[in-house]
Amino acid sequence: MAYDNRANLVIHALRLFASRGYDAVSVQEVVEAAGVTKPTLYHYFGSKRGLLDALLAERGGRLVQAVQEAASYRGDLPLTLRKVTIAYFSFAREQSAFYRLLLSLWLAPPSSEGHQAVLPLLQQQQDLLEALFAQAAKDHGNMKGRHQAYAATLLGMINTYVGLALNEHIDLDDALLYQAVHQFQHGIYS
Amino acid sequence: MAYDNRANLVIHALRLFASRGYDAVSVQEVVEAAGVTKPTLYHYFGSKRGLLDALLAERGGRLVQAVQEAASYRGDLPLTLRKVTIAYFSFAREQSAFYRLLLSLWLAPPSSEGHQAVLPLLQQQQDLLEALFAQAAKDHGNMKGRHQAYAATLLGMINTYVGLALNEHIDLDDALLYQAVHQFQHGIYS
DNA sequence: GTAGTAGTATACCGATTGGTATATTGGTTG
DNA sequence: CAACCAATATACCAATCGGTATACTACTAC
Repeated sequence: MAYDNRANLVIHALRLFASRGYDAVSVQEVVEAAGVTKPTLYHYFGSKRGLLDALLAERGGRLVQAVQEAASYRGDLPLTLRKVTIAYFSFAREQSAFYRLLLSLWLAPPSSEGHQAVLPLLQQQQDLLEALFAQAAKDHGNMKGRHQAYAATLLGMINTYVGLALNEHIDLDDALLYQAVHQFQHGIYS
Repeated sequence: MAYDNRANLVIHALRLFASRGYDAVSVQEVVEAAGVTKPTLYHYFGSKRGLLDALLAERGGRLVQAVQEAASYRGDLPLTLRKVTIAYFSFAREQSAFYRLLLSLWLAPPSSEGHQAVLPLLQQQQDLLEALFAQAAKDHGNMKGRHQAYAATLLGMINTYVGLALNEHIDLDDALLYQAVHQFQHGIYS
């Protein structure tokens, strides 16, 4: 298959959604960018929303996998937090357009279609991080019963830094990585 | 004036934009919610974008004013940071719908209409906070030349916590306020 | 009183929206 | 070869989009 129309649609949809927003991009634009016609898109995805869902599931799956690998707790929480943050930062660097889309959907109005679509992906990340903190709480008694807040806060902090980096306010370098993890732990242990 | 159609339009536009997103809400919906017809809206605001601009200028002006009052530096940086953060938190609590809209536009794709519209308001906040850190740098030599990054990071941290609070992951209480300011300073001074 | 103006409604505009009915193609399977 | 099916295009749909031309009303200024 020299041309994979389905994959092409996803690629161009991602580019367009990330640069102008899901609502502002029309189905027509997507199919024109991908060099196909509408019935092709509706054959694969069923609807505009279906296209977004498929996009988030495919690309988001890679993110979840990377986080899952990084988040396996083996008794060293600072190390694990560093690995998780590294996973996010490097994913955001490699898939900056996708991460931009994720951020825009993350803070989109809760009853917007875009936010609804991203909810499952958010929940997966939240679950992974909650499990990490629940495990770690066995070794750090004072963390008990705060998994949810810790997970949300860590994800929030990471997303903030990635957002700032995407808008070129800061650089996702090692110094920032150190500062971020350090800062987060400082909030936890105290 | 028993009925102020202009003010009513702003109120209902804010509610709708904040709950479903600027792009997803039609002009027709706004005028129906406000109980008027389209020419009335176009009389006051000229365009859908003009309505958003006016909304952001009016409500955003109050935020900027509150931040400006809180951000006057008089030699005590921790105190000023606490006051600024308090200003944001209480504004977000009082105007939660508006702040929700702000956040969605903040991380919206850079070339989306919504993000363009919110840029001036973001710049005003950035300028205020940069000025604060520039002043403070006179007393804290090691802060020199990082105003921009400090301002962006502080705003990012505040917005993260407000975002988490709006999605009911955490509470914008005094404990969080203390932790947030403490955490941010820990990142600065080290 | 009359001229002007801000505010508002009715009725309309062309363009675009997300989505589809129908037909054709080309490969796979029996 | 025949039947089937996934994949694709042409051409179309009603509905909605942001925006406006026109006219009427009510108030203000002179």
